[in-house]
Amino acid sequence: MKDIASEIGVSVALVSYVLNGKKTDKINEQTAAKIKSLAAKMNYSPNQIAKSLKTSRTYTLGLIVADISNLFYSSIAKYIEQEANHHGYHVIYGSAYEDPERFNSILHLLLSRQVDGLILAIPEKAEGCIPMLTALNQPFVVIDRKFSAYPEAPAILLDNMDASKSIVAHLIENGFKRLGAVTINRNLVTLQERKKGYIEVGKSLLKKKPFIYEVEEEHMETQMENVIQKSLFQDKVDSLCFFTNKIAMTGLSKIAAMDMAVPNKLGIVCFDEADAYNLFKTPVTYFKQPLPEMSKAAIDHLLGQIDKKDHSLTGKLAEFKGSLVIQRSSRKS
Amino acid sequence: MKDIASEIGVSVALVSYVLNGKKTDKINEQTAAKIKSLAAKMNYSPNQIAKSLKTSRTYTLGLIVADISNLFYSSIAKYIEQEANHHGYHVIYGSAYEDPERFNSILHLLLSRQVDGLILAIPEKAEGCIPMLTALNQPFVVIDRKFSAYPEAPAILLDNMDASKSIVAHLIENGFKRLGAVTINRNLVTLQERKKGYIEVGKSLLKKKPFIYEVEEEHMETQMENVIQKSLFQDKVDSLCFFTNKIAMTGLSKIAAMDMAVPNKLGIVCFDEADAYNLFKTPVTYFKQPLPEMSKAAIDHLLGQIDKKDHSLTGKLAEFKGSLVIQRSSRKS
DNA sequence: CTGAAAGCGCTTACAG
DNA sequence: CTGAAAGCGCTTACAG
Repeated sequence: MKDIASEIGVSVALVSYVLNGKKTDKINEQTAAKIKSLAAKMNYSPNQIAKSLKTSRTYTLGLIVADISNLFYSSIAKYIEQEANHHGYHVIYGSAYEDPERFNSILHLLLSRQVDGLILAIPEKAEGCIPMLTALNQPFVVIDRKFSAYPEAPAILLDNMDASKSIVAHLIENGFKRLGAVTINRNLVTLQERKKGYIEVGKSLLKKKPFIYEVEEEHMETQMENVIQKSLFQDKVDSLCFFTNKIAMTGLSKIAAMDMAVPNKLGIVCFDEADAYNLFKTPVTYFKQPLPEMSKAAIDHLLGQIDKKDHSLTGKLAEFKGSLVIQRSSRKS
Repeated sequence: MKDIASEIGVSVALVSYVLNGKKTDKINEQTAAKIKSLAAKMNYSPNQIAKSLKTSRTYTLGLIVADISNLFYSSIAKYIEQEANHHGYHVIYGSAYEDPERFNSILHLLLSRQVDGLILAIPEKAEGCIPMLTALNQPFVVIDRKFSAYPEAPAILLDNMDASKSIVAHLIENGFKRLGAVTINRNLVTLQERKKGYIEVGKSLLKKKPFIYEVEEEHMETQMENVIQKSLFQDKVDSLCFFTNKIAMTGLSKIAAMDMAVPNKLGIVCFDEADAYNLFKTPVTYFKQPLPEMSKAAIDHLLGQIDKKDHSLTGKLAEFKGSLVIQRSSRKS
């Protein structure tokens, strides 16, 4: 900028005005044109660091997911990025792998990079960041999680109870009577509600509590093997629901390996969309979260906070209804 | 920082020294202790924006992939992020979707954010960035691509010829005689070499040119249908290789839907690892790229450039050997 | 052992 | 219509 100014013989300030389109009505057109063309010729691009220091706006959003190589989060990341770009923002990602320490370290990094807003999938035991961010007056929105200790925190997530209910209803309609579901060893409210919904509707419609199996994320491969054996041959379930995409991938690969008749011997439903579900011998029914709408809502909410510094917006907890995509794995015929 | 300084009654400079651990030998220990504890109490975290402006180091790397929701790239992103973190760097991502304009826009964004280094999967027609970055003296490394016009650009990629060759050799060993492969309509050198290797070895070992099919990325679903029909019933191939993960997902879902005997009627091999391959009725053989090693090499190379401003490092084109993970889809018995 | 001062590359209220 | 000047929050060579 200094180079441009001295080359043309004007002040740095004037260059700044021209390049930012300010006060255009009061600037000599020819001077402006000269400045613009020189800037283009020099391939000038403003130093955002300096700009941000002055304006304290970085037009960058921070996103912390559980695991970027997990399809659910990489899809969300994609939609969030698109939506953010659309509003002139960019996104920095990080993966916390459900580890509170790792989460906090990324959070501090993003904060020190002065992101304008934060989108967070907060792991268990890291929810302390909620009052902290509120105290700092830092715009943020939680995705895919909620914490009963902080009902006022803005959160965007699936109506998980509703999701489970519609899955169970669908299975029962299709003649399944002994329901099983597989979840993981995390106390996330999201998972608890999927479980609660499953049990509730199962009980009320079948007079029988569904079997719920829990595997540890760290030993999913081996434990899944046992769960499937137990559910099929001991509990004699006639259907299995996998509560996350990752659980589903592990479970389905085991079932694929044992040549089980799906859906006749075993009905299957999964959470979240994945191309992989169509590689399974019978295409798999899944519950689809409306990721584009959820991403849009997250960004809108965040930009609302940023622009208006309007904290009346916080406290809005948005639960989205998803939809069941019915394929052959859960349709007896 | 100002607050800390005035609270304790020292200069801002001193606070800076203490907090950055500079000149520790010459600073009064008690003063230092006071500063540190107050900083901790105030939850002070330095403004990286200001720091970067002064030091012109952001400790941030920029990564542009083709599509972050594509498993291959999200895995690479994960490893790159891990490796970068390990060296005290962080990573900003962007997806260009093979669109040169989108690529350039993200590139400029990252540049204006003053990233210290760049890791780029450059789309076709965007390779002009190579001389531009070189002229700017901007550290960068290309991944998963190379451009014959710029042989001197540092690039990390698979030895694609070698990969194809070992796939073909494996298929022939297992009794397959009429080979087919599916690729997409991109002129990427990477894909061309996979093709070249396939044809070359096919010809030399079988005295017969393999069938190569091309689908357009935008119409993959419908065209794949035709390709598979044609290959099976007209060209009568006895094996099919899918040249990328995305092509594989589409192709496998079609094959899954038509109840084809794999591997007896049709052998299958894919490029790149995916959990999904284990959902297929017979687990799918795939060629695995050594992503952790490649990511490490990319970061090491980049940090080398950044630290030493050592341009003798450029011009190193590293081709990595992958390995074939043999499963039942390509093993007749 | 500590501080005053310049400067990183911008923006913007103010004065002319 | 244009410029001089202050300042964003840091760092660091220099002087004391």
